[in-house]
Amino acid sequence: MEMQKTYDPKSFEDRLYKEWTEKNYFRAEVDPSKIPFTIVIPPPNITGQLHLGHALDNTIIDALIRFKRMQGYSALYLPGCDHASIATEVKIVEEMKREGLTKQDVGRDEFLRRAWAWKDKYGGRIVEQLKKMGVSADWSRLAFTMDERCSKAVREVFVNLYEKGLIYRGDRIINWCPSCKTALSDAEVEYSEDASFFWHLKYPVKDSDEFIIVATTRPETMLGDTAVAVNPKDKRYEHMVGKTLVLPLVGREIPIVADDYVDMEFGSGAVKITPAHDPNDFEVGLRHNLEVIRVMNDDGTMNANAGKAYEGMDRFAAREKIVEDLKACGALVKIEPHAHNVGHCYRCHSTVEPIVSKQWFVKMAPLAKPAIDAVVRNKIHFTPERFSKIYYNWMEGIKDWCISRQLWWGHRIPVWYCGDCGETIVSKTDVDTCPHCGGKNLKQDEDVLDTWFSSALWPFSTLGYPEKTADLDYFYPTDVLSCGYDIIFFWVARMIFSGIEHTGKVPFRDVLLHGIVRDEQGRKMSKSLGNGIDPLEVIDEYGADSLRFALISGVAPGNDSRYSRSKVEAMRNFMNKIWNASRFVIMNAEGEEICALGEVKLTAADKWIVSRLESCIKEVTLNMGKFELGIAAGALYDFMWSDFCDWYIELSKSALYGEDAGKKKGALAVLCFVLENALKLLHPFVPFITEEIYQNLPNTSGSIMISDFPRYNSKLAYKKEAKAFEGVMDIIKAVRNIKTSVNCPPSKKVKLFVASQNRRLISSNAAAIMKLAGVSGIGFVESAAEIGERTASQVTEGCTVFVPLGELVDLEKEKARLAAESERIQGEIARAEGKLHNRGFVEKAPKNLVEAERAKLEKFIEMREKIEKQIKDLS
RNA sequence: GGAGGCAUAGCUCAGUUGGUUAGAGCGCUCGCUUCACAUGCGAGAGGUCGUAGGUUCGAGUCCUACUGUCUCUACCA
Repeated sequence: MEMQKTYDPKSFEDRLYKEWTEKNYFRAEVDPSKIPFTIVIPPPNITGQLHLGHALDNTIIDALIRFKRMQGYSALYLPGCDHASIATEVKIVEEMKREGLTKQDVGRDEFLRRAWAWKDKYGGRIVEQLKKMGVSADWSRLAFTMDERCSKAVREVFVNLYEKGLIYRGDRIINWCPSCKTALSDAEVEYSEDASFFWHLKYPVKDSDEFIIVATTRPETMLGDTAVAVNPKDKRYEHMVGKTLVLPLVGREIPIVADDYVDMEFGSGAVKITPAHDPNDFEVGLRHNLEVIRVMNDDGTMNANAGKAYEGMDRFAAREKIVEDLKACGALVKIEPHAHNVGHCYRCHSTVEPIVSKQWFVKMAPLAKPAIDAVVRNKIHFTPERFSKIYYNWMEGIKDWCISRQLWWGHRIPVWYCGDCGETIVSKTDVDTCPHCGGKNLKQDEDVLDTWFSSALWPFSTLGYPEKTADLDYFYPTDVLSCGYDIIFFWVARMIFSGIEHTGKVPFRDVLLHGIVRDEQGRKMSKSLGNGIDPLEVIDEYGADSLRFALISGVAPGNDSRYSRSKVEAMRNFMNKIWNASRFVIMNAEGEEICALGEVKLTAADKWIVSRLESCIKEVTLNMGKFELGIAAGALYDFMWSDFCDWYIELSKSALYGEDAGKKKGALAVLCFVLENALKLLHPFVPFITEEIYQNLPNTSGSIMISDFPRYNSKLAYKKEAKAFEGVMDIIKAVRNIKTSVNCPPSKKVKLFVASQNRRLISSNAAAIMKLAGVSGIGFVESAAEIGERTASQVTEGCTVFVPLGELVDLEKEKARLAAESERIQGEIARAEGKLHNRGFVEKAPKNLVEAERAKLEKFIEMREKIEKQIKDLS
């Protein structure tokens, strides 16, 4: 077939994806004759479309999956989406707002109908985007956190945890978002520093002239104060403990209590205690049996407990009014500027209010312990290793997990309350009769579960848990979990303890973390900055392979990277390079018989490129195994561009266009062999272009994606031969170098003379030298004197090359060039001598290194002598 | 407050258990209509590897301190 001159991904990417799908290549079968290899997708939220972070996720995972599939594993990439409870609900509320509707207007059923419609629309879009990326996911197993299977797992887990006493319901301080009107987990709160104030307040002691000064950053909460605490060791307040204070504005009498929580050094050493609105105060309240008075409604306005003067006011308006009123009654001592970290909702960014509320919690301590152990005992390994420390840090200090959300979109909590007898029924299946009193007056808990509750089960819920399915048995535990380090706590940690608790096995063996893809200036991509990049637009312009290779190359695990257009462009150029190299091979192979490598006689150049290929196979395989995809990709880039294109293809031309039929046959065999293998090595990274070319190669059949990944073959390593051939390459480089230095155009043919011990190697590669260096003929000499013409010369490791250029050679410039070279060599000699004169080095360093150093020294000394001779000959 | 990352060429970054002459892309300079590719070819310039110590025969790589920078985490009223 005729290949286009330039790489045009649009002409084949969609077609090939369709072909792969139709042939069912992505489907992973439960096949006892194969070893399973499983990765579950970090399920994208159905809130919108994919961004570059997803593109990176999926490139890494798809590369690993394709690599393993080619290596003969039953490789499963399990795709799916996350319902993203709060994030999606926020979106739908926004959408309804544009129609002038609220949740309450439409009711729960209609709201959920809209949510499912949203899911169908955006979930479908995400799948299409993943396909554009070339992801080889098993779409027959496409999952959704709220589908029947995952929902069943959620109920199973909830009930089991409840029965084990690991889920409880209680009044605790939680993070409340007054805008989303729901509780949030600790992980869902983002802190940022806001400029604020410390308000110092004076609370008078009852029936006395004494008073206590307390400071607060949230003055409106003083309406709910039920005590003031001091440190029991604090001499200043010793006499006041047990006395009563009169709360300004409110008039409530509150006790002074002693509690270790109070830091004597900080502020006045006295703390106002508001158990309903502060987590620490809540604990103090429990210890001292204090009343819990909530002064705020769920929407952030003040409630009746706040008193008539403030009831109904927004929390921030109330704050201003209260400060004014305190000032008026003389209770405000001073206002001090204070930079304060304020919590914000991670979805809507409203200021979060710590509020006491009745919520469902998961008891974390018993779950955290085995989850820590699993990593300590290396049942799960983090790459990079350092993230295990971050994981420990979080797991060890973990608090109970608030899992109930006052939302509608999500897994409704499987708990029913009997209106007749008050019984609480926790059940895996829907309940309509009270098992205690037989009454029918049952009401299901209104709340839904934290979205991460279901994602925590993802590696096994998607495989069929709690049923004992063949999939679960075969593909679980999964092998690698790859995602950004920003969701270690939200997701990775929770999957680990959930997997261990519910399946008795770790959910995966390796955690591969990648960094954040930032913009060109190193900023995080965000909607507010408008600096987000749509992967689809990049694919449209440059092709999926270019994007994939750009995302993966030059990036180390766990490190942030920057997206830049110029990088994608560079990789598109690389794709074009691959394309054209292949075009060259295919064009030359047209109508020719392609022999297997074993059927032809290999030249030195042939052995060299085969040798380079073998080391590339070794390096790629090794680094894929270590998750060093960036290094593997780099090795391929260099091999393909520098070794194969710049050198071997050029070398092959003299054989291809020459008269010797045997040599031509040999070159064709090698070209096809090397290209085929290189394409296979590249395929996990750039699936489309490699498939398109592979199917057009004369020596292949079928699809590259189900072909065998190349294996290192020591018989083809040709180490000695390759090394020897590099001597020929050095000669070519030397001639080019000389030509450039005397401003001789590359195309102008020159005569070449060589002084060398290895004339056979040079004469057998004469054609290559003449072609690549632009040489008209090669002669052998012992010294420059024999040439009888002015020459420019260069010394290589094995020989000296002379190029007679007559008047073109500027004697002074040539001398200077040789002197500079001599100086460089002299530096090397000094370095090597220094090492070898060091007794410690000679005695302690590995023998091979010492030997290598000796050989180097010898070589450099020889080179120096030759250069000096050249300099002498010139003068 | 606690923890971690990063600091290597003008820019963006690699550098895998310490061991060739520290690499790449982009940019820059010079030269090329060489029969796959100008999305290209050839030849170059450019780095005291943040600072100061230490370990070692040997440090970009390991240790300590410092400086700068980014991030996570906690949330002291």
